[in-house]
Amino acid sequence: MTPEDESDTLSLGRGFFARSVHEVAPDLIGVTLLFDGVGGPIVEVEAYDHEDPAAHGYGGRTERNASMFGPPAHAYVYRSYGVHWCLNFVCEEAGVASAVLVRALEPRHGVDAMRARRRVDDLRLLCAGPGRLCQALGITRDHDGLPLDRPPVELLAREDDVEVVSGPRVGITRAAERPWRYGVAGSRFLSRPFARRRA
DNA sequence: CAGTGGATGCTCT
DNA sequence: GAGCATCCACTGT
Repeated sequence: MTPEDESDTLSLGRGFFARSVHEVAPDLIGVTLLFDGVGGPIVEVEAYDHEDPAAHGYGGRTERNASMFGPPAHAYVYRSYGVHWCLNFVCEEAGVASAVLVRALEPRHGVDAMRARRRVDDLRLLCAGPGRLCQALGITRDHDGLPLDRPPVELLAREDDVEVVSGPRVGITRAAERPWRYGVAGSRFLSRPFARRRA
């Protein structure tokens, strides 16, 4: 209903990430992530701040987590359980190790490429989980430290309002009670559902 | 469905 | 050597 006085696909600037992870994480829900044109709207993320015992940067800078200590608006990619890659967006400022883990998105662009990489047909399982998402988008260690405001990465501001819910993070043992997992309520493309409120 | 356990590579209380 | 910000296959109801 609005005139076309603004771009439909405003790209997020670096300033978007120069904020607290606790602001950035919910704001990322509904943002379209494309890697070489392949991706879709983000439906699930988790926040890890610099004082968080569950965060990789908590114990100080190491070779693996160096990107987390770098400037914001860059990728931090690490290997999980020796098998999978996981993608984070670095936030705040250089020297402060905080990041948002991208856990799931709705496959919408380049679905054929995703299916070929994953060797899975079910749309729901293509990007439902951090390891699956990276496999579908072709993200590996090679992309650790990559800037997020330039190709091959595209981040497009969300066009529609979404209902963002939060809950405990997945797969961690330390500080597991902190409700820093955010997602689209009721999305079919989550790695796992959010606990429903009591009826 | 739920629960369990293996694969696999890297980091470091 | 332990411990992972995971995924999948397999078991048993």
